[in-house]
Amino acid sequence: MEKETTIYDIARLLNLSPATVSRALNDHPAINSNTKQLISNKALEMGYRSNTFASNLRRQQTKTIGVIVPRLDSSFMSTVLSGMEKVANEANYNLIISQSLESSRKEMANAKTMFNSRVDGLLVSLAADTDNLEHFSTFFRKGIPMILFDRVMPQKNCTNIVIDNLKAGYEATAHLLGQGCRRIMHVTGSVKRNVYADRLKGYKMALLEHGLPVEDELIRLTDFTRQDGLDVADEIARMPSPPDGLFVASDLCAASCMGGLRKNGFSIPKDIAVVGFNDDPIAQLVEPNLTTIHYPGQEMGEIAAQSLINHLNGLLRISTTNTILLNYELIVRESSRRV
Amino acid sequence: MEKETTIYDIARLLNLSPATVSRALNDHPAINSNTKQLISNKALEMGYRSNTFASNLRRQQTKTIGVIVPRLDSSFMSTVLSGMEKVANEANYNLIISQSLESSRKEMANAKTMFNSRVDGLLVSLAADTDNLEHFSTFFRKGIPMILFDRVMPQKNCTNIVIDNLKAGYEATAHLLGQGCRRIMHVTGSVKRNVYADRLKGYKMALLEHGLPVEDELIRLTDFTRQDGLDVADEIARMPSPPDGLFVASDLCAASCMGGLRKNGFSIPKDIAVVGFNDDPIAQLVEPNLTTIHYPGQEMGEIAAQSLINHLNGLLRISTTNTILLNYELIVRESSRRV
DNA sequence: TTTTTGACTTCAACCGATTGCATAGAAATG
DNA sequence: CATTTCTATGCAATCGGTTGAAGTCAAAAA
Repeated sequence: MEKETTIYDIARLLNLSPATVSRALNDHPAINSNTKQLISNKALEMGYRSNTFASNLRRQQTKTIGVIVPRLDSSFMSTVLSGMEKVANEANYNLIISQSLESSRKEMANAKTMFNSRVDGLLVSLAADTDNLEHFSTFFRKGIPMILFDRVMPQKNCTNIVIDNLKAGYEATAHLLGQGCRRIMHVTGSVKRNVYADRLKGYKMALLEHGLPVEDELIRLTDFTRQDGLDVADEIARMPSPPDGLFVASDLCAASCMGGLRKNGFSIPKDIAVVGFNDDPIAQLVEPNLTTIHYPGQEMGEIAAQSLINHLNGLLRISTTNTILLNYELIVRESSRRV
Repeated sequence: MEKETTIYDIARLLNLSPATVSRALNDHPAINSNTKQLISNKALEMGYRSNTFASNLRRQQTKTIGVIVPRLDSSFMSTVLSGMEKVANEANYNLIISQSLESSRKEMANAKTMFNSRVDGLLVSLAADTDNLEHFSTFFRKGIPMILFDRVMPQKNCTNIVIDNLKAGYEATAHLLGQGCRRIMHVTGSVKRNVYADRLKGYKMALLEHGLPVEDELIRLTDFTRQDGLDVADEIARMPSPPDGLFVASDLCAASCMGGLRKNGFSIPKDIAVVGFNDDPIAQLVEPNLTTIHYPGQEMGEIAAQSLINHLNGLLRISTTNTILLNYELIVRESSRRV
């Protein structure tokens, strides 16, 4: 196990001071360019690598961004993370990623860990049952910037990155109405979360606008598990007047529900037209292909990370831009095409 | 923005030396338990948090594990990462995650970044076109432990964590044979990768054992994209004597291929029985449900991380255990059930 | 020739925690 | 009472890079 080269080693060999070496390596303007060349050559030759810890200790920054997400093992989230990783990597930041597993308590623990590892900033998508941001107050007090994405909550000095879920919910529902559906069921998640609450609002708005009643019986709160999808299908099969349209705020659940419906003898989209949400790969793999809202995961990740980094570099004050809205797209496939 | 409390602050307030405070906070046996109590109370009261950088600088360790995976946005990989995150988190390690996007070149760049951020150890699943471990030699030279998982390559002093892909490939094929299939096609990925090469071997072995010929025409090398699946389906449809069994080494691709086959008028499993690999959520969402090999992702992640951490703590020398084999399970569902 | 200026470099004090070695004081032993 | 043995704590160096202030030296200006 060889020992590390330090700027002291380089300095000694070149008869210079460590200070000069440090400045040269950081491309400080006060250093002669010949000296810089000399030093960086030597550094390369000796396999020098900067000690981040010494540097961070002195500079009082960590070059680390904390990410807290509900789950890692979802197609959407891994796309988002993929985008964040790309941007962070390019900007020389590290990502510390942790999952709350949809539990507010775990989210608090994660926040604490992040705080202790002194992240420069935070990117968070909230757990299902989080109903306040109290556990992030330590960050606010210390002036550590935080950006919420997807599962957000209004908060002073804290940018939200989202799509217009209300409008998307509205469009999804309106599309079903446009296909001739007149009795549309909506399967949603925890309405504590903006994403589901807004989609629900959009759903209601579309109904009202078309002069249709909003029936509680047609709104189901679930956890979007596979089983939930099957249960909903069974329920539908038992209903005296089953819906002719189904808007599920998650592709995975929509897919399992379609399976259940088919087992119960429903034909899709003839008997019941289905729309999902997210445009997970699954949407194009199930039969019939699932109509859904395309959600720009990669882009959301990139923008979240980039905004935070810009803020950290003083290029953009987060507090001024308070909400970034990304575009979504309704993608119509066979599961809802009737005309 | 308040300033941080340090052990010096605590020491001053309690009329003790920083050394004592440091030892107390680390539960050093030489410190009187009353003193410890006193100090930890004060630390809590003052909102003290240890400065990892100072500590790491002094201790010469980073408490960081580097993870390089082909892609983040796959269901299997996010399950693996989820397991790693859990274990690392509990052991107070941080994860730096990066993706090679299946490119050997990007993998090299990632390795370099990891090296520069001085990870204590490395968890790697190789890119599709990586054919040697030269780019990790810097780690080997420095004695930084590395564990390969899933996409592995034999290497001295480097534990591999895998399932027995050969046996799994054999079983998948044997299962199809058991269902009466006599002409089985195999769709695989880059045979540079052990996982695909071994499954292919298992496939061949099963055929030979049942006295069936191995026909090149029935072996397809793909990238497992959705389009690849559709292409294979079209090809099958054009074949004069199409296969009656299909073993695809990826669920996603198997699913899209099933869709393509159905469009081409094939009935599954009657005309052609299908087996996938991985037990992605998709397997239970497509119609008919996909027979597949259940791959213990979460467990693989946990074991990989735990082994590395054990090694780092000196609890277990990696070099002694060279391969860890995890159990897989053939899960029979409708896509292949004929009897 | 003397002074000023500017371009580089160096000095030395940090950043905060850790740890081998020394030591004070108390308790035990002779 | 003197000496040894512990226990608990302190001293001071160390990890490696950064940075404000001070110094050097040669060229330019007075």
